Amino acid sequence: MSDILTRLPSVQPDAPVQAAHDRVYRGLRQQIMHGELPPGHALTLRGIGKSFGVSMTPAREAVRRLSAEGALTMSGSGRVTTPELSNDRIEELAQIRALLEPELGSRALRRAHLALIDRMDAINEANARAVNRQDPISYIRTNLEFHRTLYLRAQSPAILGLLETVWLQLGPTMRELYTRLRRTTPPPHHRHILEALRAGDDAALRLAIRTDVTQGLKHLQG
Amino acid sequence: MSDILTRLPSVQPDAPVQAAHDRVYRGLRQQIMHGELPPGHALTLRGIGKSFGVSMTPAREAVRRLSAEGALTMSGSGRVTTPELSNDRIEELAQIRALLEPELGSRALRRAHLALIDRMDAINEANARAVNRQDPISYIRTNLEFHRTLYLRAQSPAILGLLETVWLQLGPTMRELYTRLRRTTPPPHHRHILEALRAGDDAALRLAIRTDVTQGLKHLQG
DNA sequence: CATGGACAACTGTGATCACATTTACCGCTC
DNA sequence: GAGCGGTAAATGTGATCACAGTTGTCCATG
Repeated sequence: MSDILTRLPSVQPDAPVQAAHDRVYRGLRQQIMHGELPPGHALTLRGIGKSFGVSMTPAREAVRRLSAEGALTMSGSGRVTTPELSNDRIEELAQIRALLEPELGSRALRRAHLALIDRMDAINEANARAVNRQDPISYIRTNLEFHRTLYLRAQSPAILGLLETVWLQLGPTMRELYTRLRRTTPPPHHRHILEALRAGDDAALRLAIRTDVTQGLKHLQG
Repeated sequence: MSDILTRLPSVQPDAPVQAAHDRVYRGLRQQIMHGELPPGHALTLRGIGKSFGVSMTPAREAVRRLSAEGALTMSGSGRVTTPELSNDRIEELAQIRALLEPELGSRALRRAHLALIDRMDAINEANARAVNRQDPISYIRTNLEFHRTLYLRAQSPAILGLLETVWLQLGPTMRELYTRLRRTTPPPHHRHILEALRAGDDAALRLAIRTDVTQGLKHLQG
């Protein structure tokens, strides 16, 4: 069972023996997904190894795994950087989110209960505070947590896993966006999502999620 | 034997020397996606290395990359096998295909021309011959090639890349299916796809693709 | 014949090293 | 000051090795 969970690092009930390459993988993955690294940021195997206290070998495996997921880009000579996405690619990734996330939301709706909605509400408030604080990293983290909290209820690990690789690819770009244009208002459609959840309205939920996703990423293009 | 070949990579100036780990990755990936390996098939790093004429290091990187894409499963002790999918996971992967593939088809439709449709027709006939020959591997290969030929025209590498990881995960399972129940008729909806393409009918194309995908995978559950 | 345990072979992990290539830096020339 | 060349540092790659954990086998015991 833990073999499947390795693809969903957000869920780890048991922590038997964290292999070195797995520690490195998780650490880098979080940095990238939460937007702690700008696009085009260069990484080196020896540097990664040093910062995690391991040799090149586990660093290489973590990098290989992350680049397989699109979280890192490898140049022809093997140099590794965070991805700099073209407009076309951003549009594609937004389209994937727009296809997968309403489906996950719909699946979660049938299993959603009040405690879940309350938890999402709390995360959403933390998200609003991050906006006021002008803190891009906290903003991205709480925003993703808001969505993931809902989608976990869908009990669809394969779809969620695929979606998380999309989030990964967008991490550095989202950081750039949210540091460039300093937002002053929290994402407006989160409220619609919560309302649709409370009302148990499937169609409204799908629309709210889709709008939230596409609206948030529309500003990325330029 | 291979020592001499690997020691003279610069003799071929035009051909970019593909790294050893990449050769291994491509080789294994094709075996898995085309259904040459049954579900649960065990692989070892030393065995992979030996069969590709390299050491454990490139084999490990290729395996790491493939398991990151879901093409291989790693047990807690690091043992690596081809995945044995549960019914729930098959249903999820089918759903992902049903969401992504009609979108790719629709995007390709605007760019499709007659030569493309003729090529797909030829591939489809090869597919029918594979059915008559009772050749599961050729069947899977031509079936994927039929779809990929269309989707390549969508000019959407991110979506297609994600879709290919889904195909990868289904490879061994599809092999099992098509060897168990020996089909005698080619996939009926390929004809509908071709007709919709010729007519330029977007809605019909989306429906035909979605039906083809879900029909093909419906038999997998059991 | 079934069961259990000890031993040997096997397997993944991570460190280290040599090597080829790429990148960066510094000084020189025009 | 800008462009350029050459050397040194940095970097990825792949092989090899020691080690620990796992798996499989085979024989003794009941």
